[in-house]
Amino acid sequence: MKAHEIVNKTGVAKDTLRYYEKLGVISAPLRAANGYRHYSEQHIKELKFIKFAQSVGFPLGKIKLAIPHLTNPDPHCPILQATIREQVERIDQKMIELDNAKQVLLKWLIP
Amino acid sequence: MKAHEIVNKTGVAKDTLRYYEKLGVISAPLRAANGYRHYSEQHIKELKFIKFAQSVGFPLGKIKLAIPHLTNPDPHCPILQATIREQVERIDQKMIELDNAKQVLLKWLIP
DNA sequence: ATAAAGTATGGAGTTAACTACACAGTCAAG
DNA sequence: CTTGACTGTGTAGTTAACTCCATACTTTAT
Repeated sequence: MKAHEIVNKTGVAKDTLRYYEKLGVISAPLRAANGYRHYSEQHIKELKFIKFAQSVGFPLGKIKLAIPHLTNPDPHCPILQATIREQVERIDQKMIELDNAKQVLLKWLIP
Repeated sequence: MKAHEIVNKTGVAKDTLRYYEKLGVISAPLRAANGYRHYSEQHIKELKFIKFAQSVGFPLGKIKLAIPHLTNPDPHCPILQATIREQVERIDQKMIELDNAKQVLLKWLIP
């Protein structure tokens, strides 16, 4: 699968793919004789996982560490569970902060 | 009031003051003959306002626009009210996103 | 055969809000 | 009077996650 195909299939931009590759977030694609990248279904899985993980607030650094476990994901993996718990806590904390800010703003709002 | 005094009184770092001044977020302080900045009580008010506004999620760009109205704040000012309303909406939207993310994460969490 | 489209590369630019650095002039204390 | 603290300037680095650019090579279409 060449660059434009995986771009179409995943909606991830060409430059972003290169950026992920450079960071080591996705595995480096094989190269054809002319140097062109060839992406596999595995890359689609990885990119979908990245999008999901980003949507729940994980930074690429964390995602990079998680991707190697994708091939054989174990829901009971303690590291995975701890990571999820951490992220839920971060979300809870952020929601508290946002709610505090909202309450302050509402006091200034004339109904 | 010289730099170190306003730093002590507000907790805003020297470099940050210069940064705000460059951005035009705070008014430029008067200068002594030797070039040293002299801050006024007005600057303390501005910096306190900046801290408050940042704590409720406003970016410096928005804060910059609001500061000129600080001298004579009118709670009924329609622009102020609209700005607050916008910010409350942004907060609500962000909270919905965070809650969605949290629900997804909780499904993966083993109790 | 030639032009257009696709791909590759290294590197720089973007955004926000600082933070740090190198170097120079000024001021206060011993 | 000299040492150290304070202040000034311009410039560059930081973080995250891209995004864009110039240039060059390859492939595809006419």
